[in-house]
Amino acid sequence: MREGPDIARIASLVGDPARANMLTALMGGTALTASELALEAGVSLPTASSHLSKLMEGGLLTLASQGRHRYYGLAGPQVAGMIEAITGVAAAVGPQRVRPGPRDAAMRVARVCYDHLAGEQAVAMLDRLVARQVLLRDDKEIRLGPSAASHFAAIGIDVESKARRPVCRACLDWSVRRSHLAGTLGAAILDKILLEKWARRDKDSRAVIFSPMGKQSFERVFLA
Amino acid sequence: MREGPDIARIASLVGDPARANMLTALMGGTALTASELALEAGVSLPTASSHLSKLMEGGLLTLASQGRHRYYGLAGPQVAGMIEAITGVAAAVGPQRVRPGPRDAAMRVARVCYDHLAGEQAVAMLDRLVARQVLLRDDKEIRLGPSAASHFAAIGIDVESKARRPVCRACLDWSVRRSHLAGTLGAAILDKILLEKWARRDKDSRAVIFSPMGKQSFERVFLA
DNA sequence: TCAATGCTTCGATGAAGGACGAACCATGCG
DNA sequence: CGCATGGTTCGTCCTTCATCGAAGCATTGA
Repeated sequence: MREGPDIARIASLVGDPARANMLTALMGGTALTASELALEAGVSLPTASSHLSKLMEGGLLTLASQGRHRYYGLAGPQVAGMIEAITGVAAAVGPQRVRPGPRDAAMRVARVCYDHLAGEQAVAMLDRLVARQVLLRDDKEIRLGPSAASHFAAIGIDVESKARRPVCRACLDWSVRRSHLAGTLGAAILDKILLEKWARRDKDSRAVIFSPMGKQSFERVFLA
Repeated sequence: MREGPDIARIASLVGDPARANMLTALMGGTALTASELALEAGVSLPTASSHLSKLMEGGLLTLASQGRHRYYGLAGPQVAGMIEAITGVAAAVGPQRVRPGPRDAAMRVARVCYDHLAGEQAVAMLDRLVARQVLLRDDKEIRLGPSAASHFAAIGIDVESKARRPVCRACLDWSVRRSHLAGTLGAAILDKILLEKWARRDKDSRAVIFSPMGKQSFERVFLA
């Protein structure tokens, strides 16, 4: 008999299909209302409400009340990382999907993971940044290299973080099975990509779709 | 309604307390038998067997059959990473540990782990045996040192093992979070402790309670 | 070949919890 | 106000699944 952090409690929260769908939907990074989440999960409103209160009690969600709307969002990057890790295992062992539809292909290329970019593009970007020693990766940790500040300043990103949250963090990519960049820097890069309109978010999935021009710009800046 | 990797299926596997305990026990990296895992999880053998087959079907475990023993281990680093991630969230979200009662205190000091001693005393013992080079520990493995045979013979323990089971094995201690000694040698030492009446087993827990005299003898022999 | 050990399967039981309809609060709007 | 809309709570039904004893299978040792 073991004691310690109650991992079964947390895992069982994710272990219900309705709740898992809700959490997956929230991986897009935007907070959603109870009705939207009920729709995503495919359950009635009372059922969704019950699930949401359980997720709240478990500390996996945050709640922002605005008027008569209640916006639920993931409690933080740590929770997002956990979902990503579980997704990775599920994808690896899962009953191989019938056939990857077009949306899935787009998801593999690039998608939003909470507040940063994930997918092949994101993994390639991190690889390149490490190869150029802008970032340094040892074991599981990622740190800024000596040239990082100037490098990112040149493209309009400030790597100084006032927040308590780490600037760099590795996040395991479920499609590529290798790490991509999370943390405030990862978030800032995604911001820039969307701000510059190099890519847009798909309306009803986590996919991030690059325009032909935007892809070139992204590759020039991050994959050169 | 979302589609994609079935994350609920994987999470619900971890979401049962018995299975979560088993997976946590396997995080030490060493494969364990069904009986050992049943003890760790605090369930009967049939129940454990049922859980194990579910974990196998879910792809979270690997199985190595050796004679009539079946060693279960984590399926890979990706699974271990997922457990880590869940543990991290659980620790961050639920710092409310149960208050340790008197029985728990005794359990922390010394308890039975399958067939050998665990707890602070056991961890201290292994540390001392390694410091004196009676045993050699490299990485995760423990081997007999050159003086081991004579050392243990002097206190009436034969380290020659006819069984296929390893003489020494590391077992991660949940209270101290460091390894203690398992294997046939660990079992033989526990046998001696109980045989010499240095300690007795608590009637309805795994705790092992040393008598004042017994504690002195134990420390003289193993912690000197 | 027989007995012991390790583990799995079967069958029955019981408890946990997910589902939804109806009723109930809260906010916003005319 | 009164009404519509977004959410939650309550009560009840019902499925799921964890649990264990007993029996069965497989391997090893004598």
